[in-house]
Amino acid sequence: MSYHQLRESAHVQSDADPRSEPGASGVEIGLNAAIVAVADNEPVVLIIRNDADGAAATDGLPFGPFSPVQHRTFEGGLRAWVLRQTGLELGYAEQLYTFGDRGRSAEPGDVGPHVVSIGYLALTQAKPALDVQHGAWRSWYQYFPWEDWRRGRPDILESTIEPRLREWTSSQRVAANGLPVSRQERVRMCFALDGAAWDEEKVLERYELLYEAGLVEEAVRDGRDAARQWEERPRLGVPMRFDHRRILATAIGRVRAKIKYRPVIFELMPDDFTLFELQRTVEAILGPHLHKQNFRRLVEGAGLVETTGEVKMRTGGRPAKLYRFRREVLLERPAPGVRVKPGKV
Amino acid sequence: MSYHQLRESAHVQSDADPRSEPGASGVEIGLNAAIVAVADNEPVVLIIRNDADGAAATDGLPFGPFSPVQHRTFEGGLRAWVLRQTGLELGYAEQLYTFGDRGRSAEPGDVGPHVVSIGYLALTQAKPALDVQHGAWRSWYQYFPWEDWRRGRPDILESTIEPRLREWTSSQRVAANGLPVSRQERVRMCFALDGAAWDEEKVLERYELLYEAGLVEEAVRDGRDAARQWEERPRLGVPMRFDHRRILATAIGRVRAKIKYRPVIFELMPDDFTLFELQRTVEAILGPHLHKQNFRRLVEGAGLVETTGEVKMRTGGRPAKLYRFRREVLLERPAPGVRVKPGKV
DNA sequence: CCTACTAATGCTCAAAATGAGCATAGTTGG
DNA sequence: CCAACTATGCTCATTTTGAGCATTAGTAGG
Repeated sequence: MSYHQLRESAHVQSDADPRSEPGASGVEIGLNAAIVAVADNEPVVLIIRNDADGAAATDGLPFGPFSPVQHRTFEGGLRAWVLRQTGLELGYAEQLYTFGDRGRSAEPGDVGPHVVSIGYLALTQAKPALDVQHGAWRSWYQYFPWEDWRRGRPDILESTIEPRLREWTSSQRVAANGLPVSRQERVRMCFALDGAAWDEEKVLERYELLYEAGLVEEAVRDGRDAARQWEERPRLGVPMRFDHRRILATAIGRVRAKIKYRPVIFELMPDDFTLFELQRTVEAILGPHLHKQNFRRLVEGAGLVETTGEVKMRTGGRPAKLYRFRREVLLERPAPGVRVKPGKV
Repeated sequence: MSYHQLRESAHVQSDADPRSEPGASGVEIGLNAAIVAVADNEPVVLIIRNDADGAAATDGLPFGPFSPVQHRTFEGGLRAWVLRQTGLELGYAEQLYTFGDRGRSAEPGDVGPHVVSIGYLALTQAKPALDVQHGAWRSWYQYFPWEDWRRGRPDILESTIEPRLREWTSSQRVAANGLPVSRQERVRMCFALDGAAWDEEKVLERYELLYEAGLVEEAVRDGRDAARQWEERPRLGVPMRFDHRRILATAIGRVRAKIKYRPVIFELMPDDFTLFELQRTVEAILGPHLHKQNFRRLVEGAGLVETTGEVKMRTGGRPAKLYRFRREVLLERPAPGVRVKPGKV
């Protein structure tokens, strides 16, 4: 008995045959990859520039269709076309989220086939030369400048984002008892206003808030914000095609969360590295500066690394010991990761 | 310009038009829900029994097709058909994972339409009476008896699972240098052999290991293990339809992880509760016993709850204060949760 | 060669969080 | 009224953090 037949016999499941509902079938599956690396202490993501169009050039993530006939698994399909398109052999890859909201196409009333996109996160070492035609590594902070706290609180928050958001929140009626959380509270939490703490993992929540407030270009493009008419609309970060910036936001949030409880940071490192290089990489991902001595204590104490015996000269000071990732740690501890908290320099 | 047209113009993306590959289109999307509650200190999940077939009755999760025409979002579609099928208004729901492996249909060589299923986790309060025809709340430990550590290490581990797994690992060549992690190491980690610590979040990993080892009925059914012929094949947990047990395993792992950093446990509680009832609920989810006084200190100290002023009598001892969830905590702390570690009773 | 400078590395210390257990307080059932 | 039983309060040793001082070993410039 096939899946199909089984489904029919399970009449409890659904009071309408899916195939009789228009559009229930015929959905296309697209795979999107946020391929992340760290180059020169800058977190970068592989971007495909769609400049075949000329004027309408926009940045986007690599994507490809999923063909269930050719590939048994999503991940298999993903690896195959990423290799074909970019020459990159993906190491670590994990599924992020499946995006299916109507409106993905940016065209209201679009009647084309519905596309469901499955976002993936891949981590790799930075390969400077890439044999992809229109692709390039670009810092992810180009798309999310407000997420870069490595040189302290980004100016864009105070200069642009906060005033605009306060304006947006104040346009909501005050006594919103029915709502679970008011605009004001959401803004306060996400953007750490009024003394609240900045949570570097809430990347997606912040992006979606800016989208709702009509402060990112995608919101205007998608027609969410057609009513408003601010003369000088600030351009908050570089926009991306479709909902790729949302996928990237999900990816950043996921990496930031994950390095704290899984040793995925080493996917981004060369085989040998100094502890300070490791720290710089973690900081590139997370944002804030870490306390150097404590970082070292943490990483060594958790048994994540071992010395190679070599040292790296020309550090600008005393030579630094080289370390390598201890893969065995995966067998020793249930959840090894870089459990860091921001500290003084 | 529609998504479709854009995709064509982005010829970099794909060197083959997806529509020319057979099967690239026409995929069906199914939504699966693991709807979880806690009733009488037992974690339960809403099960649909497919007994229209008669003999081939099997437990399954509620599922329904996703129609992009009727519903704008997956979650909207999910809530709609869950309400129709079960009369249940879902509160908390989150996407788990999208499963698309071929072989879902359990029929090798099946040429029916490919089905991609998006798993969801929903948390709700236990509602004893449910107006669903063939549905029922069943303890999730029926499907995963080895996950129930509330009365110490489950016997089934020592009596059945460990010997079978050791047999399975020993059938692998020893010097497996090429492999990232050997069978033996994976088994040791997942099932806490030889003194390794039990990680209650690795529910999915354990299930998949048992599947690979051919120790769960689904593996036999799917033809993964056709070669083997053990006379007395142990039945490890109650099997489920399709890959629903995998989805449920994902759900359990997710809840177990999530209650530690988000206050989702309160989705499972009535409005007012005693701290010990809260503790029992956490224990039902996580497995091991917690230290009562420290649990209380943790929950109160984190500001997760506040007293209602009422007390609950007839506890069998001193009356217990009633508490309620402090929703404001969401606005105060970035990641409030029940950060528990197992302790003595 | 000597000195200044820069990082890497080693070590200390107070504060906070954690794990465990003892002690006391109210009810319920005889 | 006593015994049993659970709720709740509190203490204490141990670990884990957060922060900073001190020392070491190179490089660059005279």
